[in-house]
Amino acid sequence: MASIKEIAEMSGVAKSTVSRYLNQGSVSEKTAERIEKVIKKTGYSPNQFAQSLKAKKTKIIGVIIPRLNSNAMSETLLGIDDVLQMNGFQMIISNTNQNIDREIESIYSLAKQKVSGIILAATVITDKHKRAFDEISIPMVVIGQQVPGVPSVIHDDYQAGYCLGNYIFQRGHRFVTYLGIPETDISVGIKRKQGVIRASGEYENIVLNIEETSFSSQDAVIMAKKILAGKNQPTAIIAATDNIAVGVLKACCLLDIKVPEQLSIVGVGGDKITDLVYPGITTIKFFFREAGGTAAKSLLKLLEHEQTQEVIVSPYELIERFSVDKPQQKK
Amino acid sequence: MASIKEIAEMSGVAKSTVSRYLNQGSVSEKTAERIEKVIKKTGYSPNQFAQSLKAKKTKIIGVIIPRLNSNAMSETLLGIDDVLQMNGFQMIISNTNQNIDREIESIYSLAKQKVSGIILAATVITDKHKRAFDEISIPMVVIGQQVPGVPSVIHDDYQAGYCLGNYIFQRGHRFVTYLGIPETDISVGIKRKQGVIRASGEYENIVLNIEETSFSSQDAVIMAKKILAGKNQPTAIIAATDNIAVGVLKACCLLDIKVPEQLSIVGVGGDKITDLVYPGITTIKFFFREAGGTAAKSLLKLLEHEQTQEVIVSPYELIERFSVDKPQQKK
DNA sequence: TTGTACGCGTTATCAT
DNA sequence: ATGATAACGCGTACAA
Repeated sequence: MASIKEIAEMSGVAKSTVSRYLNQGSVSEKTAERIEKVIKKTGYSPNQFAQSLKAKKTKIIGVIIPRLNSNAMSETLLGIDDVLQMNGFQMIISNTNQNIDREIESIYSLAKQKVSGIILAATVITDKHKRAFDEISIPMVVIGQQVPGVPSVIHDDYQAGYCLGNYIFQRGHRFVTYLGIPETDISVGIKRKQGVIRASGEYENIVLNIEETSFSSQDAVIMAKKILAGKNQPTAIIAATDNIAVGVLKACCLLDIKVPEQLSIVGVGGDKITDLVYPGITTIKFFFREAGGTAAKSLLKLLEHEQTQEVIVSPYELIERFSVDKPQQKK
Repeated sequence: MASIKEIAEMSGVAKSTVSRYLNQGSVSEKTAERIEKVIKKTGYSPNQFAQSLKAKKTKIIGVIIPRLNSNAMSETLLGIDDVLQMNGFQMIISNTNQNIDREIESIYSLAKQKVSGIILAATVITDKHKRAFDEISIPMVVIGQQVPGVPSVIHDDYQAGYCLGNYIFQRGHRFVTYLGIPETDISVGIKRKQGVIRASGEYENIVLNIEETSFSSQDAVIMAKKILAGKNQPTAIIAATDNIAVGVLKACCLLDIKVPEQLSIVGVGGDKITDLVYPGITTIKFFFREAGGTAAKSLLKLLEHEQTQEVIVSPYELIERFSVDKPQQKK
C-alpha cells in the first residue's frame, strides 16, 4: 500500500502538499489535479493508524452489551449502528455475557483503544462502573439505565408496568399474578414491578401475587405451571417480559387452559414473538431501535461538546392483541 | 497517558530497554524490577496505534453480516466472539443490512483498517466478492456459503432438506407443500429445497407443491392462508425456516386447522421459538454458535499459516416435537 | 501556494 | 545487558 510520501514523489510535490490536499485543501488547481490523478491511479488511502497516532483519536464508538442473543439488544444495536454509520463512525461491540467484571474490563479496554465514545447497555450500575467512568475521560452514554451525571436513554419501565396493571385491573381482574424477575435488574426487575403495584393500589379488593422467574422462557413455563396448578388460580398473569408471557401461554396450552377465556396474559417488550403465538399476546412495545439511535445521536452530540439532555425517556406503546378478556364468572 | 519514553526516563533506562522488557524480555532482573514498578505505578499500557503502525497489523477480526436481528446471526456472532476473545482478538462487526454493495464496501473498508482477518457471512457470493477477495490479500473465511478457494464453514442445508423430506414422506404424507424462499439465497433458497425434492423422488405418488415466501413470519402467515384455503389442501407443509414454520402454524390457528391432526409442519433452524409455540414444531437444529466458533478457529489457523480444511460441514440434528402426525384418512 | 522539519509511540537494528 | 537511532505514515507549525 502506497504512502503519502510516495504519492508526493509521484506527483512531484512535497508530502505536506498532499496532506493539505487531503484535508483542508488549500492547493492550486494544477497541483490538485496532478495529485488527484496519482491517488486515483494508486488507489491510495491514508493509513488510519498513523492518523490515529497523530490525532490520539479514532472514529470508533465502543458499545458494551450484556448479551448478544436477545431481540432487544439486536434492535438496539441496529439503531446505534444506523446513526453511527451515517456519521462515518465505526461500531465495535464488546459482549460481556452478563459478566459484570467483564463490563468493567471492557470499559478500560475500549479506553485503551481510544474509542471516541462509549455506549453502555447495562442492567445495573455499580460503584466500580462509576469509578471507571471517572478514570477514563471518554464521552459516554448509558442505555437502559439511569445514571446520575451520565446522559441516559431509558425505557419507561415504571409507566409500562403501571399501564399494564391498569389495563388488567380495569377489565375487572381481581386475582392477578405478577411474574417478574429478581431485583438485581433494576429496570425489569424493579421498575416494572413497582408500576404494577402502584396500579393495584388504585383499585379495590385486589389480590396481587408476586412471583419470580428468570429471563428464560423455559423457566417461565415451569413457573407458570406451578402457579396455575395451585388452587388459587389467578384470572390474569402480568409477565415482566414477552419471553415470560410466551412461556406462560405455553404452559396454558399444556394444561389445557384457554387463553384468554380462562386466563388473561400480558407481556412487556413488543417482541415480534408476541404476534406469532396464538393467540397474539397484548404487550407494551418498546422502541429499542429508536432508543439505540437516540443514544448514538446523544453521544455524537457529546463529542461535539454540544449540550445533551441528561435523561431521555423513550416512548412506549400498548399493543392490544387477543390474550386479554374479562375474568370469567366463578366462585 | 504515559508513553514508553516517560517510563524509560522514570526508570532511568532507555526506551529500547523498556520495549525489550515488554516484549522479548532479555533484561537483567534488577532493571526489570525497576521498570515493572514504574509501569504499575503509572498504569502504563502501550499505545495500540503506534504498535499497529509498526507492525502493519492489528489484533482485530472483521465480521461482515447481512443482518443483526436474526437468531442465527446472533448465535453465530456469539460463537465467533467466544474463540476470538479467548485468543486475544477483538471482533468488529460490519452490518450490511442485506445490501450487497455494502458487503463489498465493507470488505475494502475492513482491509483499510488492516484487520488481520475477515469472516464473511454471506447469502450469495458474486464476482465482485471474488475480485475483492483477491485484491485485498487478507485471510478470510466464509460462513454459510461455499466458495471455491476460500475456507468455508457451511450448514448441511441439502441434507437437512433431504432428512425432513424423508421424515414427512415416510409417515405417509403424499400431498405436501414446500414453502421456501427465492433462489437468490443459495443455502436456504436452493439447497434445502433440492434436498426435499430429492427425497420426494424416492417415494411413489408424491405430489409436492413448491411455493415461495420471504424470511418474514408475517408473510408466511399470509402465504400459508392462501395455501390452506385452496381446495387441494396439503397434509403437510415443509417450511424452509423456523420463522416460516411458525407463520404456518399461526395461520392454522387462525383457520382453525388442527396441528398435527389435520396438518403436519416442520421447519429448519432449531430456533428456540419452535419450542415456545404450541404444539412444539419439529425442526432441524443447526449449531450456529459452534459453526461461528469453527469459522473463527479456522481463521486463526490461517493467520498462523497452518493448513485448514477447505470446507467444513457443520452438523445438524433432527429435533422431534409434536407438529407431525400421519396424514388423516380422507378422500 | 508550497516545502522543510519535527513529533506522535513503538519496535528493531546495531553498536557498545 | 543496554543504549542510541532509524523507521513506520501522517499532520502541522513554520519558513520560504
